[in-house]
Amino acid sequence: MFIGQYEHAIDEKGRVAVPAKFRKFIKNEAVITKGLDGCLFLFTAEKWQKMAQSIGQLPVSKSSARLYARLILAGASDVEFDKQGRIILPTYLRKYAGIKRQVIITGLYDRIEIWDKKSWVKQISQVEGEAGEIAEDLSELGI
Amino acid sequence: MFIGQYEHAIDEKGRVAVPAKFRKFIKNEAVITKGLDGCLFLFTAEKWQKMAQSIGQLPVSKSSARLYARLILAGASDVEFDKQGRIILPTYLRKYAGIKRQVIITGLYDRIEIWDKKSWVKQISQVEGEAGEIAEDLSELGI
DNA sequence: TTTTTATTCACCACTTTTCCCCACCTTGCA
DNA sequence: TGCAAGGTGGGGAAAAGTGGTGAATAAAAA
Repeated sequence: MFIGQYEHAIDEKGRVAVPAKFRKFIKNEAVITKGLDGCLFLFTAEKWQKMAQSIGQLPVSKSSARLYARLILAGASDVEFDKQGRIILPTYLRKYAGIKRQVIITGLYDRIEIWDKKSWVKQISQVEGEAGEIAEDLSELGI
Repeated sequence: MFIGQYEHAIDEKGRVAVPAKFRKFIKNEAVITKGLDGCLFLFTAEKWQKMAQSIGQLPVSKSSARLYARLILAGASDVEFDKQGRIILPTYLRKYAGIKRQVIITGLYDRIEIWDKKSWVKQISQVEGEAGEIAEDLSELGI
């Protein structure tokens, strides 16, 4: 599915090109929403369907479930692609992710994450330092 | 499977030839990603499939799972071979591994490692010096 | 209700990058 | 010494990404 990372520019109208390799797996319908760690999540329509359902079924009594639902569900917006394969990022989402001009678009198997370049660099440089420990952790999972 | 060591050159377009002996085991699809100790890992599509799936299925709600996914999945790129048996190394991976011009390509049974020549030399000379201690360490693993 | 202004959307055009193909060079082997 | 296979380099066509213009729609003001 979605793997790899791409750097694209966003224009004044809030348009970003989704990498062609990702577009192949999306049939013209997708949903974008607030993500975790300061990025945006982009899902295919099918995946979104499942997610929304399972989030909706979380117990209302649990406060963390309510918060999570508000973040993901209330922050969502469905997007369409123009002829050039671009989507428009709503202003409130750009603000949420602190997106200025250069964005990093990454594939994480069944979701796409959209980052402001600075946040991404910060995030990934932190992780790369711990790569060894992460690998050892992973070996416990039988990978 | 993959064994042996080869030295190849990378051109301005980021292309490297994969040794013919390795290519025999890969049916035109492979995945390259960030490795450990500053090298890159190249896996066959089948091997990768298993790894990616188990990472992709980790819960999104767990922060360490998100970090793993970003390192491994977003750091990956699927590669195809051109008629000459070359693959293109994405810029971000070249940067990660500090790859300049001469690269060392080594086979490690079920994965291939790609090193910048300097890093390789450094790595190997270190290993040779500490071979005894490393062997001691390994004995704990029952080897 | 009409006019003006602003915003959105579809389309077009340019630039850059990627991909594909061909040709050459080197090495190893017959 | 000739041939074949593997590796390296480059040029041209196609695709991907970026920026902009104008029409259509909606909103605001007169």
